[in-house]
Amino acid sequence: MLNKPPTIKDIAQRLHLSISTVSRALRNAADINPETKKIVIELAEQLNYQPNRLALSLRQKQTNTIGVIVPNLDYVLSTMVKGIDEAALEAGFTVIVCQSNESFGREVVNTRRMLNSLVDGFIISISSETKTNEHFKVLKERQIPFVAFDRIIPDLVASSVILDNVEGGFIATEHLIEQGYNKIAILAGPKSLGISNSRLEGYKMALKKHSIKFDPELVVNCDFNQDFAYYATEELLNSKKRPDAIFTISDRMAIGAMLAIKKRGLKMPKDIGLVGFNNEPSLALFSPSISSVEQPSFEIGKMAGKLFIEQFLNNDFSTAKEIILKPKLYVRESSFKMIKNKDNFDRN
Amino acid sequence: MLNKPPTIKDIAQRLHLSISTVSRALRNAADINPETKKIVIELAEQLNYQPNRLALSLRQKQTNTIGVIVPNLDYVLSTMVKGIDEAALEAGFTVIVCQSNESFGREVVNTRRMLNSLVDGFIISISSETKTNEHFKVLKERQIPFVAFDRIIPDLVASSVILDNVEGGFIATEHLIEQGYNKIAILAGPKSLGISNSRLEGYKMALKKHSIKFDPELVVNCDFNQDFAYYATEELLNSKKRPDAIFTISDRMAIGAMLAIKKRGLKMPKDIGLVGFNNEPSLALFSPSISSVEQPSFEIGKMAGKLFIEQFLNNDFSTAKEIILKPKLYVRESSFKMIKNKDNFDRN
DNA sequence: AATGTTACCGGAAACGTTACCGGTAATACT
DNA sequence: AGTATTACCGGTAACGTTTCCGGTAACATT
Repeated sequence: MLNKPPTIKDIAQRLHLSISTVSRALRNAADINPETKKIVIELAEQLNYQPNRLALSLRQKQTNTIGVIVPNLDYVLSTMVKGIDEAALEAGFTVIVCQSNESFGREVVNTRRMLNSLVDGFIISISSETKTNEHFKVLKERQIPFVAFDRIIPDLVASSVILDNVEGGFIATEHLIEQGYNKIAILAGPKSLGISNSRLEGYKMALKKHSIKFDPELVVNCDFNQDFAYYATEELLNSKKRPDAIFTISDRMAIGAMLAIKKRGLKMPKDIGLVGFNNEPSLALFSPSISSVEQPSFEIGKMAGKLFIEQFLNNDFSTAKEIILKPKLYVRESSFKMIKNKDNFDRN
Repeated sequence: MLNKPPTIKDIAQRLHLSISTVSRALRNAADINPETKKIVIELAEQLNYQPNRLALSLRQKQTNTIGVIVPNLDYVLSTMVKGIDEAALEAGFTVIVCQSNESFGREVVNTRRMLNSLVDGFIISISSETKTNEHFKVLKERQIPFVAFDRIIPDLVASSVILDNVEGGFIATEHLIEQGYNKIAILAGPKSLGISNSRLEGYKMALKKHSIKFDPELVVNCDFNQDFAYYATEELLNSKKRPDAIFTISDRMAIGAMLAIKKRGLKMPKDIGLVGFNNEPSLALFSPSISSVEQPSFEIGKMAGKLFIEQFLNNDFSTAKEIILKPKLYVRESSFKMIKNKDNFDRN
């Protein structure tokens, strides 16, 4: 028995009513006899009627769906997506998630695909390959609401929710300086990414504030990748300018660095300091436990969701609101030589 | 300038052709003059025409979209989703992901919502709260293809791709036995979940094979949760029947157990052995590094995707194929006292 | 009694697309 | 010359829904 899902038409036929009457009865519209309304609703429930969302969306040109495009689903991003989810749920939206897998091509394809009437708008964190913004300009032209989060879109004015990455780079670096380190290397991400540059900028600011000369040789641009970080660290440790501390702009990279440091037989924090970024839960459990800059991932996601919905409901696609949230440093064994600011110390 | 996306109609008007001709030209259909085809395609490209997927799906009652419902997006599941993604991409399908957040209610809502013509079928891993299968029976009745993966649906015959969880429990336990442990506790997950019971069963089998009496007091059913595991372990260590090894059916739980063990001042593997499940990357980096059972997550996802597509294309909703993949044990310091089977030892 | 008001309902268009059917002209075959 | 065949195209229904417009009773008002 092949049970085709019942339509409004089926209900109409069985009750000898017109389609439009049934339609009116089903949403709480005016112009309907309470009694007919009642029997329609009864039959609908009995048949387990569910409106066809395709037809609905096609008709009213709204899908009540937000397309979320992320480069991957690592710890930070999946937490952010949870935040988006929550905001969407509260507003009656559905979220559909696509991973670009850090590939520019798939990002473009996903955007285009969803754009073809599957979603009302987008919440996006771009891939690390993405250097142009052509595929997003279309959104602006067509007045489709979208919000950038986590990583913002280069050279495009758009609403966004991000971490204060400069601050993040700053507090990590300043912490290392205050702990007595002064040859601090930074494993920055790919040069094309804004977050890399912002964190690097914060790093520079901290150096400047403490009158430490910036040395380009202590900056390594490499992929967000544990292995890359491992080799980069090995190279740093072998170089003449051997750093006495390393700040990595992701935890994965911090782990790579840690492995290289351990292999080299160096001790943290005595011989070398280490601070990561993102504060993934496992960092606290390594030995030594690794300091890291935490971003309020869930909140960032939730804010992005709320911002999107606000923009959508107000039909306001022009003003670009930018929300910047603050990071928080968790100091742990890998960088803790002396108490200067014990409030930050993570006792867990 | 509000640029409404161009439709097939716009193209038809501008070229003084009929809608149907344009439609034929745009898909590679027969019955079309190559020249008209050419000019249509040219204009379409110029206008950046993209077919409206809503209308398309509504018409041909196909969405070319797979709905994936997962309880969360932790390491294992997000890897599995990547696998599904890949299989889908190869077959020209789009994947949309919804998290149920381990909530039965949201699982039901998500299923229903997507069912209303948004997807052609489902690939599902159920939430830990899910005890009934009513919301999935509908799928069977309506002949909607779906594949269960990771965690299967209770009391419902359906195609599925899962790990051999019995084997997983078995190899972990047997390994501990071979290492000389004989009072082995198991932190099993919630009783309602099949994977918990299967792994427990494997645990029992290993005990039986090695003539160790099964002791129900060494079985703790608790949530998939680091904190729960922490307290459960504390309790175990305080009890009279103090175990000399613990097998946890997830890595998160293993971490909780590790913390409790460390706090107690016990040393692994000397005083107590520990084996987790899932082989999350960070486990190798703890000290001691933690042994764990790995599941081929990506492959499980990819197989699930392929199975779905096969089922879909063959219109074969009746036969339920079951694919079971094998786990692999990674032995690390937390459980390695002597060399018995050094092939498994993870040198990383 | 004629008119106005109200309450309720049905018809039909519209959303964008495909699928089927039929038609016309040109060409090929007897 | 007459008939088949082919190549190409347009019209229209259909998918399931909402929405606008108009219509018809019943009732109230003048």
